Amino acid sequence: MTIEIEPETRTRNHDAAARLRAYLADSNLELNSRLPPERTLSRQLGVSRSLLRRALAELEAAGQIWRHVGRGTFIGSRPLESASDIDYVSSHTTPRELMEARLLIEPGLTRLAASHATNADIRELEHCIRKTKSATDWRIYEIWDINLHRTIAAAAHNTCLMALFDTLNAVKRSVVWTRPREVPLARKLDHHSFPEHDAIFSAIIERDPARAEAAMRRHLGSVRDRLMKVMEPGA
Amino acid sequence: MTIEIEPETRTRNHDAAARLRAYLADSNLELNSRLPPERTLSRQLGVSRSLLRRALAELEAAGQIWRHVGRGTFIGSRPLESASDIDYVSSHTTPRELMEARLLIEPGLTRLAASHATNADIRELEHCIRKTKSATDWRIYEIWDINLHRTIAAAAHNTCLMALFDTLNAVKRSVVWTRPREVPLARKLDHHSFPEHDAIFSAIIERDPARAEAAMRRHLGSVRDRLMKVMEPGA
DNA sequence: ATCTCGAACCAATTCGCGAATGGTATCTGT
DNA sequence: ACAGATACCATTCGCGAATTGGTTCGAGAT
Repeated sequence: MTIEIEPETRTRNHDAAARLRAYLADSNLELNSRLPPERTLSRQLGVSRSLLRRALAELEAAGQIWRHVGRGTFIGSRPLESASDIDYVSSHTTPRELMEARLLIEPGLTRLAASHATNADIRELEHCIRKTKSATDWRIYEIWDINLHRTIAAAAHNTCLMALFDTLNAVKRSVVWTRPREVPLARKLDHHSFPEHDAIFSAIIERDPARAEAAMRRHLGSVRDRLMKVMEPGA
Repeated sequence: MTIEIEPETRTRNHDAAARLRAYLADSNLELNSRLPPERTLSRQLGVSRSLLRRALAELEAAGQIWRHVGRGTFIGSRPLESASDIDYVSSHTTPRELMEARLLIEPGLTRLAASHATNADIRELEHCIRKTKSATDWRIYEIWDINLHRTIAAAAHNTCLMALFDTLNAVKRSVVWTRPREVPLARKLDHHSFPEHDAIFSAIIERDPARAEAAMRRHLGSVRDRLMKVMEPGA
């Protein structure tokens, strides 16, 4: 009875949430845009800050908005900050997963490289390949092998993909290479890779994207197979 | 002849470089430490700023120091900054490049999802798809569309790839969507995507990696085409 | 008793402005 | 022609004030 004739107090919190939703619907705000500060908004909507905050909390729980002290309240879901935390990712990534990721990224990257590589890129590639072949130390070889793969990625001329590749490389550097038993630390030079690198290189200079992609996929496949043979001799 | 009797003017620049090197040798500065501002240093060494700058330029070319406007001059080699700094990458990535990256990553991710998805993953996917279809506001639609793509990525069950996908998403959120003219801010719902999403979903639940990959590639291709039509109406 | 409102306060963040800094142009004198 | 001095520019840094979400407390209403 009395509940009907007192809309002010009855469902104030529902009312606040409703008004807030109405406001959000009216002002068609883009994703990630900031909405007015709580004090302002509470005045605009004629709702006390307490109730407004309760309504905002609901929306936040529903994942529609996110809030940060000193910054404001924003539309959408909270930007992830631990995603590109290399340490976390590395500690949760197995060599098996890493190779899976490389096999997903690098062949496509090589395809783009074959399309977009400049003459300067190609000179750089040739230099890296020459260095891998003249390396006498395994460590030197690895440095130039990494350089080669990175140069291929750079030749794709896509800033965004380059960033992804660098992230991948960072993970690769710090992944724990758990090995079942003692794997020789002084590994021997990887002669298998020479013809594979050559195949990739020639496909790039001949501007043959499909062949470049296939060559890289074959190369990474054999790298993975050799790696798996060392890591999991049984499997 | 005269050149011999005027040491002040003859090799002033050599002298400046020499004094600078002597200064650096004396004050044993750590790597990455900042040395005094040019104006101060020129007074300390009794060398004009012009010549000091020439000497500094030599050292910079030799990779001994690096300089940055407003920051100072530092010992060592310039720290690389293009590595996975979201802000930097976003400001150097065009929507065109972003779609190229998505087309490279997501189809392969979808292939893996079809192989590795659990029943829980599939329930989550179904939920996302239902939400996109029931969305009345494009903002809500966009949120669930992003959720859908992210759930597909998660279903691949590869921590490393998930990190890459999240990085890609972070770039996507903050890329500048420069549009040639007024693009409708209140975008309309993207009905084209419904059958495409369905095709991806059904390929995943039927554990058909190849078809899942193809469906995602087709989906992203059409998204890119629609985007390009808006961004570059001429091209 | 319970809830709401307003006010005050807290800690994190942003903003604004002046100073500092490397880079560049210009004029002067030799 | 070239060094020196000066002024100016664009970027960055430092610091204090203002802003903003989060929290507490007490008065007042129901």
